[in-house]
Amino acid sequence: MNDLTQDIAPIPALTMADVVELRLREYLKKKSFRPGDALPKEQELADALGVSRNVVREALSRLRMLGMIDTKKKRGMILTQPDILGSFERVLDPLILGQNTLQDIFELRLVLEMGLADLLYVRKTDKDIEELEAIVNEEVHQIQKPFRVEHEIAFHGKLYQMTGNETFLRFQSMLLPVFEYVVDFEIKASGNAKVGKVTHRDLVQILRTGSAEDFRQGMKEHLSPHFERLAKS
Amino acid sequence: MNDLTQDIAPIPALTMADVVELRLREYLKKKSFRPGDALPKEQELADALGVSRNVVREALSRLRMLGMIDTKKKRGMILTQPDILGSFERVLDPLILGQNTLQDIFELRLVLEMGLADLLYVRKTDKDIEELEAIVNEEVHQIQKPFRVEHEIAFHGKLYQMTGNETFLRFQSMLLPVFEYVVDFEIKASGNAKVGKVTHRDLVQILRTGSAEDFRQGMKEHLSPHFERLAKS
DNA sequence: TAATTTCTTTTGTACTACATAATAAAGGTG
DNA sequence: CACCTTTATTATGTAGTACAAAAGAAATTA
Repeated sequence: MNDLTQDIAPIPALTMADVVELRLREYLKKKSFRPGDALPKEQELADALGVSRNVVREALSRLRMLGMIDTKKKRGMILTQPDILGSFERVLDPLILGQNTLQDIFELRLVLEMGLADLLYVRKTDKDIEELEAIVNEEVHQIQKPFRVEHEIAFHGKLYQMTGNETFLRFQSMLLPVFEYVVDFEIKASGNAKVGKVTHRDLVQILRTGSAEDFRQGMKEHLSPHFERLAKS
Repeated sequence: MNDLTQDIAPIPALTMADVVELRLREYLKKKSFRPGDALPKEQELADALGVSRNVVREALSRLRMLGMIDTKKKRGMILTQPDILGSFERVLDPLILGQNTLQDIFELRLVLEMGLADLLYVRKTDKDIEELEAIVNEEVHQIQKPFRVEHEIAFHGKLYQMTGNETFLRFQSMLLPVFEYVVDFEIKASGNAKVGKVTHRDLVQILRTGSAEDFRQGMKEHLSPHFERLAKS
């Protein structure tokens, strides 16, 4: 038996809440609503759409979760600037994601690490480098697993923070658990946890005296075990 | 008058739907639910939580939007693998995002482009390069704005597709509108649309004969106007 | 005029009722 | 006995009503 889902379009099976959510989005777009603007009240929306207030509320609940609207008791609802990563965060759980997706995210973080250099060199300050060095000095005597991971997070997190890009920083911190999960998985499979020849300390030294290109080469070497695994598969 | 919101925590003002959503998440985690597992029925959840079915449905509606659960008429609800980018897509609208966030996303895409090379060189095939060349040949005679953008999307989109990373491809395609928006904005401000010296055709040539490092240098040059703007700000 | 109290309005929550679809069970037919 | 058809059964989807609560708006009073 062939897999029909490949050929035949999956049944939409849209509920009213789905439709209303879509319609509301269209409405907001069409009317060029901007953050701060007030929306019609729930009952008006329900009447206009010809559905129960219940359904409208389910749709609004979704938009509220995304941070797109904010509602106050009497004033009604106003559009707000959504938190673009908030919803992402809710869903990024290694335990419920499929192996393919986990691998994709793993690779995505590798790409981020490799692409980081140029932005980093535009924004980094001496103060940043000092703080980074402090982090490196902390990790010297810690080699056990939980501490190692903690410092890994501290070090790379600091790098992202140095780019001055708040979204970027948050994004990578959300990717990290998945990254660690995949790494753990691969370590269990292959037996040992290899580490690149370039250490965190080396990277700091490059940041001080080297170019963005040098830094990227160093990072590539630092991450080389991961890239080698990619090449093999 | 000082900005109090900096110092004083914003009022939570959680609704029951917010709380139920949280509790459901905790419940799923604690019970180690995996995709495919069936959830209790709405009424049972409502009774257990001591709220109305209405509230439970609002929370479930959110999870359903995120693709975390799927519900069928009699069978009940089952956990599913969420579409991690689906919710992201809903929120990524240049018109409702703040200037800071737009800039952050712009930079994020620059980082992706610069980090792309290594993954690309692991996965690229001759067939891919031929297809990429076909795209480049298409664009030769088109210089007007809408066509230029279209080819820009086609070319860079193909690069991401060549990485074999589906999530990565979708992700960048979602970032693109924001990227274009910011670029347009900056062009209007600075007057003219500069382009790097390295063209798409050059990049294809590098893909054929050069190293990942060569490709990255080419990409840096290709994107150089953007990086120069970053440096100036 | 300013402070206080009383509407008024809109969201938040609860409850009931019924339609609908999909499964399970029962029943009939060869 | 197996297979098909029909009939419950059950959980979700939708509608509608009712009321509490919060927060402005309006009215009242000092």
